[in-house]
Amino acid sequence: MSQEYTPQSLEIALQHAWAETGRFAVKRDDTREKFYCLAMFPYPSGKLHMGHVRNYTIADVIARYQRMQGKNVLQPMGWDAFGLPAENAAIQHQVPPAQWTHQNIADMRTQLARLGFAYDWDRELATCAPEYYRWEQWFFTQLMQRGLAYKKEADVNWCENDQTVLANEQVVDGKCWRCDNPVERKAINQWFIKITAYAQELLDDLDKLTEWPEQVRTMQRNWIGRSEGATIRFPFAEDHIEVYTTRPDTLMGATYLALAPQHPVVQAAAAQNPALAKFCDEIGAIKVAEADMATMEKLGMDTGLRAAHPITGAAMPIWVANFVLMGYGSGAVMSVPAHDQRDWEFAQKYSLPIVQVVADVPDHPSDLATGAYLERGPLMQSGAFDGLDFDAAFDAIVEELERRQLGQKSVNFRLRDWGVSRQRYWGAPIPVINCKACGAVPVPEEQLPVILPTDVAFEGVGSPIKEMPSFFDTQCPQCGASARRETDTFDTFMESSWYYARYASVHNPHAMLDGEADYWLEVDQYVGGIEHAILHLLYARFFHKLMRDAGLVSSDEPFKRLLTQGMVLKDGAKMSKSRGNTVDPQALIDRYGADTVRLFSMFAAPPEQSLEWSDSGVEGAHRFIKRLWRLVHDFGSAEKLSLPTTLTLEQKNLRRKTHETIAKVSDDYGRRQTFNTAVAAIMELCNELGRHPSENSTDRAIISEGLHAVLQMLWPITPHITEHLWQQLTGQTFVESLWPVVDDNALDRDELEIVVQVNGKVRGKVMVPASADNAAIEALAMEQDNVKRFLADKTVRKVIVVPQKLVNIVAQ
RNA sequence: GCGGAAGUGGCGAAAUUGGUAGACGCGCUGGAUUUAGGUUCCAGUGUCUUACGACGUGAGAGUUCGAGUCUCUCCUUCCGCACCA
Repeated sequence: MSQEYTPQSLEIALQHAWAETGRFAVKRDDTREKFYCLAMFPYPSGKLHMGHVRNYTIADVIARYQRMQGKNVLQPMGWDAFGLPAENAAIQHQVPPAQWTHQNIADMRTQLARLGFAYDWDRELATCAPEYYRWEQWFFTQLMQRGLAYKKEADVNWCENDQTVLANEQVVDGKCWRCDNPVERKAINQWFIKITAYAQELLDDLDKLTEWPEQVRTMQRNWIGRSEGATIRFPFAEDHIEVYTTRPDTLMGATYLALAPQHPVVQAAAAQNPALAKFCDEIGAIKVAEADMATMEKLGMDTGLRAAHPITGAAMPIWVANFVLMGYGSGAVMSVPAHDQRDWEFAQKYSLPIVQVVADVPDHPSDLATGAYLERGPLMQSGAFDGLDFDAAFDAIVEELERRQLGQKSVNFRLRDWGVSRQRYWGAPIPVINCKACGAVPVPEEQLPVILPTDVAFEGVGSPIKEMPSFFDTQCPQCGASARRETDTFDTFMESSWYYARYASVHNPHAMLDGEADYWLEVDQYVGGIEHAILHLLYARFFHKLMRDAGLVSSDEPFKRLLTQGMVLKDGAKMSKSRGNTVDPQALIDRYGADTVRLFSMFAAPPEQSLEWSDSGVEGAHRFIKRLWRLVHDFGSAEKLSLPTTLTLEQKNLRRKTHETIAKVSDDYGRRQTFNTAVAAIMELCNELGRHPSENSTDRAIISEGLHAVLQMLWPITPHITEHLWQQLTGQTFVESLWPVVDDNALDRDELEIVVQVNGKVRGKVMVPASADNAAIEALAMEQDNVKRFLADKTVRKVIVVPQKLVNIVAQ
């Protein structure tokens, strides 16, 4: 028997054994409950960092814990393999993106394997593989046919010098990252998916996600941004200008209209008015950080045009204003300066009339000299609507507008349709053929996948497939005329929006998903960073509903329970290459072994909180593991577990500790997901097991019981050493589907320690028989010397007894 | 500006339902083992106080027999959104 703890050889041997026996490969099994545990798959940057280690350890602990509950647990792993870094690397190192990516995947797979995660590697997928993205392309053509994908012009960042589109992160201080040329906005045709058609359902279903952090749900709610109001049409020339407002009750106080510079009415006017055109260009060109936009000075210009008030018919000046957003509502607002702060500032600046139409409410006087009056109150100066309160005024005015066919109630969302076109190379080609006669035609199923050429010369300026006739020259599938293939690729969020489902049917070459997906979904536990709270998690929820409506899955939501893990910090700042405060997990594994690294990352902080890196903390985790090693080795092998009916007090206490710990750790793993406190409790138990004398067979039986439980409870966190020690202790191979069971009899106590307080301050402790009633406990408490001392010159007014816990004597 | 979360020893943290604040670990102090360093083991470790004891969970109030926990006001930090009509 080896006495030396050598994590390297021990761990690698076990990992090989797991791989060879396919220990963690799973298939459908209707006799057991299924559990699908998933961590957000990584971008294959080439090197594992501590954030990955933490993320994947948390998920692995949950997966292994569920295996010990006897469930059929799926835990897959894959690669979010498309994206910009591969293009950057291609330029820097003169290596094609595909090659660079595949090398990184190979490297990271090795690193993950060395951490001993219980993955079903048979289901590994990479999103850059044609077998994967062909289904994404196929699904997109389905969306086109269902009218859920459409094309429209949208702005991109354009570098005139490089003649290329830039991703947001390639724009540095408004300039191109490569040539420092100022970046322009340029409108080009791009593909959109109608997420807005699902806005209401995406909002409503957040209420079903009771096992998601409230913070994430709130963020999504705000992002979707539902508001209720009215659409109002202001007659203008032969037509109308449409506005959206949440305050139709203030309609009679509207004194002018404000339009976005991109609004068609403004654009038409600017064509005839050079001064207006110049002004629009100026305010359109200012591109500042969005945070500064809110505080930016309000600028505007009178277009000279006039619309009519929908009720009074009064002439309404039409202004162009820099704070009106073309992308929200209709790009035009009715301005009510008395009751909207922005309109008030604008009216002040340009001397536009301010008309109060909401009367003051008690305790909230208006002061239109200093700002707008935002309260909801009874109307004034509103003709027939005077005196109506907010709700009545809202309804009456909307009704009047409906009668005149100039408006109606409406709901607006902040959420916009999802632009999925990227003018980049390293992504899934958008499966569309543009024909002069037939327009945008989806690539027929039998021609899929549209394969991204990977043997490309990459010069870094623009996407190589845009210069590759062999890729884009093709025939129209409808009319057969020569046509041009779309050369844009999909946003990489497309791939990550459905990968969780594909793991279930990963080997099926004939369908995107099959019955296996419905067996495994929904994901029971999803683990990932909070930085994905909005985009990835919202897109995946949306995609799931799209797949449901295509009959591919039957559930409404993809992720049942969500755990968002905190960042890994060092010296109080997030670990990052640019800060130079990273810690290389591989170096730690080489020095201490994977179990130590896993144990530290679970012990140092609860999973949702940020984790402060500590070298000495890692040492501490390693010390504990070595102590455990010695504890088991010093004990030797287990005797038969037969306990006599009577135990000494110490023996009873130790047994109770074992079973209390099992109960606590079960709760910590399963319900609370506070793995740090689970580890603390196991450490306490180990301390007591180590202190307990082992003088006779009863002692040994009790210690043995405790050691068995410790190894089983630690297995999810430190699977290697525990499997190894289990063999030492029992002579058997580790049985993973047996979580230790609490013996309620072991929890019984003959005596309880009760805290005695006088006026809320602890003055003593008293041992009482477990059967003692409140009166008996009170009497025992009163007899305490220290209690007597504090009651000497006082009269007892009241005694409060909290069963099992404390007595508080209130005295004066 | 709006929304959310958090503030506890020298440090990471614990206290789950309003009931002994500081479990567990790190660090530190003293001791044992060791030629020495390291390792390992034992004891101690919130502050003040000789002691009895008093004080102590960002600040201040409140509710309660009893508050880290509940309520109100304020301060600080972090996160998200940001002219959304």
